[in-house]
Amino acid sequence: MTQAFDLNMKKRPGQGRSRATVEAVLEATAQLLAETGYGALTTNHIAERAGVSIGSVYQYFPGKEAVVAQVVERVVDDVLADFSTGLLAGPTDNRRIAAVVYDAIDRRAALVRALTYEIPFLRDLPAIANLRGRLLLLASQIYMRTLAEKPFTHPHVASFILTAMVRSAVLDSILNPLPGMTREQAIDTLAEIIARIAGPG
Amino acid sequence: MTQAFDLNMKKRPGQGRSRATVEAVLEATAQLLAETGYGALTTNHIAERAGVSIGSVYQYFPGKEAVVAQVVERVVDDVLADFSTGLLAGPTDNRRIAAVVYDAIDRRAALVRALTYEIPFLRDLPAIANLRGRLLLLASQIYMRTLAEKPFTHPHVASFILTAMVRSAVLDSILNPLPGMTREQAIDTLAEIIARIAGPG
DNA sequence: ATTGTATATGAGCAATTATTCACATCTACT
DNA sequence: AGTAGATGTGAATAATTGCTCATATACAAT
Repeated sequence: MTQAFDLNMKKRPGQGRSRATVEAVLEATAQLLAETGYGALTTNHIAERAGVSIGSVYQYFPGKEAVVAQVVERVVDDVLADFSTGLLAGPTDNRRIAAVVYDAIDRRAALVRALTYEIPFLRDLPAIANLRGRLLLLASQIYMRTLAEKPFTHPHVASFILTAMVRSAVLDSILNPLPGMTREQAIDTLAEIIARIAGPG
Repeated sequence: MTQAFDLNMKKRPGQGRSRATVEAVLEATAQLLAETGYGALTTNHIAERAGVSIGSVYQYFPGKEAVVAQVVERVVDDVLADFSTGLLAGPTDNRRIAAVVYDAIDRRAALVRALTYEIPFLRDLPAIANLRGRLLLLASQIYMRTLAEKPFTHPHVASFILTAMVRSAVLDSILNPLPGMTREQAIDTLAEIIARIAGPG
C-alpha cells in the first residue's frame, strides 16, 4: 500500500506565463479540496477553476495525485511558518502554544480536513513525514527541561505520543467540535492539559 | 456537505438465503476495505468477493455508501463490545484502560484505518455520533471522581478533548507508529499520560 | 520578418464504475 | 405437480474521468 505515483513535476516552469499557470492550478486545487473534498476533485474541474486548459495541467503535473501532493507540501510549509512566527511572537507558555497550534489549523480548517481525512496516500508523502518530524523536534525542544524533571519511562515514545495527542486533539476539536465549544474554552483546556502532563510554564 | 445518500436497506432480508447474502456482502466489503482501501472499493468487486451477483447487492442496499455505512455500524458495535468486556474483566486502572483501547483498535487496524482516513461521509454517520457519545460517557464515568478532585476550568470541554486525545493518540500510535515502538511501550506511556492528567488509579 | 521554442488548447479516446432490468432459479405451500 | 412469491443473475447502459495529442498561439532571438 505504498504510494505508486510519480509525484514530480514534469517540467520546471520556465519563467513567464508558466509560473502563473502552475500557480493557478495549485490555488484552484486547494480551493476545490476545501469546498468539495478529494472525492469530487477531478482534473477537469481543476483546469476549469484555474481558468486553464486541461492540457496545461498535464504539461506540468504527471497526474492528479501530483497536484495534490504539491498542495500538501504548501500547506505543510504554511502551517510550520505559522508555528514559527507564532511562537517567536512572545513567551512560549502553555497557553500560547495551544493558541498557536489551534489557530494555525483553524485558519485553514476546511482544507486541512480534506487533506487529513480523505487522501489515501497522505502518509506516504515526504511532506507529511517532514511535518511530523518537525513537530516532534519542536515539542522536544520546548518541553525538554520540564519533562526531564518529571521523566516518562520511555521518553522518546512519550514525546511521540504527546505530539500525536496534541496534533490530533486540536484537529478533532476544530473539525468535529463539541457543540457550543468556543475557541477560548478549547485553548484554555488544551493549556491546562499540557500543564498537567509537562508541568506549568 | 451533509451526507445525501439513502443509507437504509431496501429490503429486510426475509429468512433464508437472503440473510447469508447480506452477510457475505458485508464481510466482503470489510475485507476489501482492509485490504485495498475505500478508493479501490467498487460494487462489482464486492459482489465478486462475496460470491454473489452484482444484482443481489442492489437488492438489499441502495448503493455502495449504504454497504459501507452498515460495515461502519458493525465495527462500532464490535469495538464498543470489546471495551465493555475488556473493562469488566478486572479493575479499571489506567493501564488496563490504555490496553483495552489499544487492543480494540489494533485488532482491526487495517479496517479502522480505511474507515477513519478514507471515508468522506464518515462523520455524518449516526454510528459515529453514537460511538463518540458512548466514549464520552464512558470516560466521564471512569474519571468522575478523580477529575472532581482536580477540576478543569471547563469540565465538559475537558472531557470532550481528553476523549478525543486518547482516541486519536491510540489510533495514530497504531496506524502511524514510531518505528521500533512496541505495544508495551505504547500502553505504558498512555497509562502514564492518563495518570498525569486524571490522577493515579 | 522569420524561425525556433515554449506554452496553451480542448475534442476525443479508453477505461472504469454505479446501476438497472429482463430473465432464471429456488423455496414454500397447496 | 403446480403455482406464486422470493431471491439470484449478469450482460448492457449511461455517465464519469484521467489523460493524450494534433494543432494553435505567444514569445524570444536573430
